[in-house]
Amino acid sequence: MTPEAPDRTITFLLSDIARLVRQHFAEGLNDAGLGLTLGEARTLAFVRRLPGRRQSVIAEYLGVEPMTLVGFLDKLEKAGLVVRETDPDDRRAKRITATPAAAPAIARLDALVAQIRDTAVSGLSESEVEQAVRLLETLQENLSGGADRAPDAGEGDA
Amino acid sequence: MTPEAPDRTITFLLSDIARLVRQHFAEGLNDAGLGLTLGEARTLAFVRRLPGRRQSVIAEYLGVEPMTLVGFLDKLEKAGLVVRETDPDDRRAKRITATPAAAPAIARLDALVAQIRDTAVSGLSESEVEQAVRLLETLQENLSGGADRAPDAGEGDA
DNA sequence: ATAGGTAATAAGGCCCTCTTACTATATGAA
DNA sequence: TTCATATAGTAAGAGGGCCTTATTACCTAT
Repeated sequence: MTPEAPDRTITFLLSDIARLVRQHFAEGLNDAGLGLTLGEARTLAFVRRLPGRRQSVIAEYLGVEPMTLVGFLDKLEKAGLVVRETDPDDRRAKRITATPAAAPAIARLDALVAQIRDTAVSGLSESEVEQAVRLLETLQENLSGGADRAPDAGEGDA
Repeated sequence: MTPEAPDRTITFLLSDIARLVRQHFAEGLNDAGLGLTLGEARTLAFVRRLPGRRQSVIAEYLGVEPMTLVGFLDKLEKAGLVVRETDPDDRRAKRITATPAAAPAIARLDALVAQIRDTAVSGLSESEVEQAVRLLETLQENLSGGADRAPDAGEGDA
């Protein structure tokens, strides 16, 4: 469509795509009537998979500051989708769990995530998709490692 | 082997990476003392490549609403990096050009973009990088193509 | 108990992006 | 010419994602 194609560097490409993903997400979450935002959805997705984690752990995993997570959890908790429970071993800490009431939301969320993925990778073969995921994981590791945070080891690639 | 690895779907992966890119960018732009944000940088990069375009064209290319672009251009213009010139053929329209004064900023910007890319793709071979770009372009097209927004076919609750 | 660290949080701020008006200007009738 | 309508850019306002800097509770070791 564009006879002229400025700057298709991977750098800008990535932020372009991100904007698109966010747009699809916002729209989908809206349609689904979940009342969730992307950040909240990501949080819920994590909690569902790894229940009972501390906020600091979740924040680190999500790659955001603890304070950023607080807002997401406030919203999720208010919506009755997760609970914060004081860790008996450390009263400062709270362990986060998804409530049973979150199940439908999670299901819709999964569907939405899958739908967006399907849209994104349409036309690609299974193996291409896998390769894409692998590449993206590499990019992610490269960008997160070294500078900001380096959560768990992963593997030693430098 | 990471016993715990929540949701590595391509969907979340993309937004993860986006955040990382933005962080690197913000940091780099800061270090460079450019006083530019990512959005402004993307705008400048476009203008440099395709000078004299109308705002509507730039906005469409960047995938943002015209109003979003206005803010970026305001900032760039105030910084003396671009100028808005009324199109003699259509006094409503304005054509955007980078000023000579923008050259150093652009050079630094290029360097930063390249640096982020190098960080992101470190450990990948040339061909892998090329493939990554191709894959990302496909994702981008899939996500933007068909509908910049939702098709909303028939629904129209508006 | 006391200093120092840590988990979550309150407050405040920047950036990205959109929607909804509104102002000029352009264009095609009437 | 004059009017209706469409288009280019913009002002105003809002929601979301993130962050930094304190604060408050609580843990730990001295």
